[in-house]
Amino acid sequence: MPKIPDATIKRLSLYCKELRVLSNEGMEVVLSKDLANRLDLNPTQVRKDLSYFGKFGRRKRGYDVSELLANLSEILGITTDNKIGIFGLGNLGRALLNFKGFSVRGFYVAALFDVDPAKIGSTLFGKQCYALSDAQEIVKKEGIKIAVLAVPDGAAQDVMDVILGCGIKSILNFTQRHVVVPEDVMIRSVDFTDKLELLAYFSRSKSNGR
Amino acid sequence: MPKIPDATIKRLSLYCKELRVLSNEGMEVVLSKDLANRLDLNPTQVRKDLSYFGKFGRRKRGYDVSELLANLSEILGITTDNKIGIFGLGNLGRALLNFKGFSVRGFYVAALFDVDPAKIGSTLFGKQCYALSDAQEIVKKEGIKIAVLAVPDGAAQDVMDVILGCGIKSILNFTQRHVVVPEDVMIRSVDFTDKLELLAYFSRSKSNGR
DNA sequence: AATATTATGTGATATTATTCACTTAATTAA
DNA sequence: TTAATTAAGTGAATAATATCACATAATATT
Ligand SMILES: NC(=O)c1ccc[n+]([C@@H]2O[C@H](COP(=O)([O-])OP(=O)(O)OC[C@H]3O[C@@H](n4cnc5c(N)ncnc54)[C@H](O)[C@@H]3O)[C@@H](O)[C@H]2O)c1
Ligand SMILES: NC(=O)c1ccc[n+]([C@@H]2O[C@H](COP(=O)([O-])OP(=O)(O)OC[C@H]3O[C@@H](n4cnc5c(N)ncnc54)[C@H](O)[C@@H]3O)[C@@H](O)[C@H]2O)c1
Repeated sequence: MPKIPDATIKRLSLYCKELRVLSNEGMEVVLSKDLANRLDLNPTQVRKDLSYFGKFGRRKRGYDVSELLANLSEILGITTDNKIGIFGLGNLGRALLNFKGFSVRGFYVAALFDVDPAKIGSTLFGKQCYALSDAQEIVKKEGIKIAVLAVPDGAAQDVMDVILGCGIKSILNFTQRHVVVPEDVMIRSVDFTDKLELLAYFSRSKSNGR
Repeated sequence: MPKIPDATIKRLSLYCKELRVLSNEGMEVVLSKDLANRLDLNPTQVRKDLSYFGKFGRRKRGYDVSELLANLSEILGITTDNKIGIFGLGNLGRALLNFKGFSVRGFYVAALFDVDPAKIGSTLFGKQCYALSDAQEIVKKEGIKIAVLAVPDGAAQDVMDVILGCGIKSILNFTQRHVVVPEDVMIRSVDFTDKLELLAYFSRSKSNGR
């Protein structure tokens, strides 16, 4: 099997997202050209990306939207519910809790964790909030595989260590800190400020990108 | 001047972020090797990236943290206050409003825009909220250069058009929709679900990445 | 003061990603 | 039924990015 480029994997979820929109719009078939246009990509890129995983299209016709979406979802592992735990229920954590986009894509918030006594033991938007000390037990019980880190920057590494102690190997980090994790753990950081800086840079240099 | 790689620009804000942490930790000097380690990059990469903009280091000594931070901030255009307007003050918009990370990096939320009559005219966390129809006037008056789009997905393109009508050319998009913009406008989309899907993919394929 | 050491800066090289140019299969029209 | 057309699929070429290997300069050591 030829090694699949990282860049390709990153685009798969982009394709999924657009296919969901197309599906909502009632489109049954899409051409690589159209999909590419909607995402500002090259049509060849779309076809090449897909070709790493199989032949999903029909010549002279295009790709069946729901079929391709199902295939890509399968590839990305978002067919079965992926359970996530949110660590830190401040402004951001609570906004995430309300975010409808998770369930649409097969993610389920299974438990919340915080240090604030006012939150521990209570139910926030229908989800139970636990103390950090209970994390190991709850994570195992609920089968949580992904952690969302939304605690204050200063607590990032400490809470990260608790998460690692639970055996979780996939982390989505919202803090502004770079946290240290072992080799076999995958961490992705979300940082809009980076993007804002980019916007500032480009708006100054009159250059353009995407 | 040799063309600066896009990938390099993207890493500049990463360097800034880590330099701020180092600065807080009281470090005065940092080696390309250490900076690279902390960000899971190759030391040569760090040096090469910086070399596009000048010679900031001292051989046998390393880089002066605050000096390099100042230089990179200058390059990224985050020395002068960049004024941003937030469009959509729901769960996410309000969380962003509370986010301290913006001001740290020279971004200032100058105005808020929504369609909800309950919000229009009121003050949210010290910031004035306006109707969309007032956007053009306020954007001009306040000198807003960057828009944050945090309205429901269905309203994304409509509100985008209002933003474009205000003459704003830099947009940070939080909606799950791909919005269409002219050539000379730069839009960056934030999507954690993409990253979650990646995490799900990698945790399944036992592979690892960053 | 001379020599060894260390870390930056950078041209050359290797790797990775994207696009081109073409082949193939399916469909439509003649 | 045959020819023309269209769009997927893909090896090869090109472009972009990352790494290597080393020259250079600053500091430390003898
Ligand atoms: N608000 C935003 O829009 C936003 C945007 C980007 C990034 N962030 C980042 O997300 C993180 C959280 O931001 P926020 O605005 O939600 O902060 P916040 O202060 O509103 O909330 C932090 C929450 O974490 C809890 N907490 C503190 N220490 C903890 C610990 N050791 N273990 C578990 N929980 C703990 C607190 O009780 C609180 O509920 C920060 O790192 C921030 O930089 C926030
Ligand atoms: N909540 C999250 O953590 C989260 C995370 C990622 C992405 N998002 C995305 O961000 C967007 C907003 O999410 P949310 O949870 O804040 O939604 P929300 O429903 O809580 O808030 C939406 C806000 O936009 C306002 N609004 C509606 N139509 C408008 C219009 N035409 N012009 C201006 N304002 C308008 C509403 O009055 C409301 O204040 C959505 O696209 C969502 O998918 C949210």
